[in-house]
Amino acid sequence: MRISDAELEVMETLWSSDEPLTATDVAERIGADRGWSLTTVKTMLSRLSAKKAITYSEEGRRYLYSPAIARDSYVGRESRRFVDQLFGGRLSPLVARLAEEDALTEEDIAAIERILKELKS
Amino acid sequence: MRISDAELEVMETLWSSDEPLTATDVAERIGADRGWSLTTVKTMLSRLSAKKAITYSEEGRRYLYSPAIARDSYVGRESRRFVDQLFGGRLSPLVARLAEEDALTEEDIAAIERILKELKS
DNA sequence: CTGGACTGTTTACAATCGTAGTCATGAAGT
DNA sequence: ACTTCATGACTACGATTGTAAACAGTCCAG
Repeated sequence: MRISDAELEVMETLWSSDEPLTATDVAERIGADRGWSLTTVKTMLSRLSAKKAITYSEEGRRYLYSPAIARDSYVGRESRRFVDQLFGGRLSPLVARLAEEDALTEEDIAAIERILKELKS
Repeated sequence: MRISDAELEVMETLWSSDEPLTATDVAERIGADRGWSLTTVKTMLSRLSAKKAITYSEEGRRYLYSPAIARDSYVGRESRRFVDQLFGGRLSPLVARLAEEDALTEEDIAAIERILKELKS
């Protein structure tokens, strides 16, 4: 279902690795900046597992975790939910809002235009 | 700080009214579709009040609630947070994702292009 | 004046979240 | 064989969330 902020951090770690990771692996990659204890990471992995967001295969003593859902599809769902919730399903008001706050860089704008151009063909 | 989903519902009601509303007013406008009891609405109003997201003026017995933050600024903050969290602060990947899911209508696309064109001038 | 009707306040309670300690168990070194 | 270390499982605990009942004070209708 819903993945919490802290859980998302773990998901990102798993998504960014092409190989399954052990709890310790994840902790090493995250713990650095987040300052989480190994146990905290394990809790996240358990909860994500319970939510079917990740799977694991047992390798002897330990588990090798990997994402059960693709980042793209998760991000797609959340994006849809976000624009539905705050912008009535339309993306343009979001663009307008960010534009007004100067949150768009030149490259970003150019990239968006390319995507839209592509779309219309 | 953070406004929860249920609380947001109440905020939307207040934002959409040009006049301050009483708890009962809000309940009437929301209760319909959400099926909330009056007490639930009151709880939301209290919590939002504690979070300084709304204010009230006492009108005799009851309170007249109004938003303490503008929708635009709230939506701006959340949007920034969202693209930061899932797209590294760039909007184009979000556009790409929604485009891939056919979540963009013709008008929406046209509107976005207008906004971007405006931006470059 | 007395009993509703209304209003905000307090309390409740299960679920989720962030963060982490403890425990049991098995592996591995000595 | 015994100690040590690593690992998943269980437990903890305060904060937030969703949802709401109970309560206390006040105002209006008899």
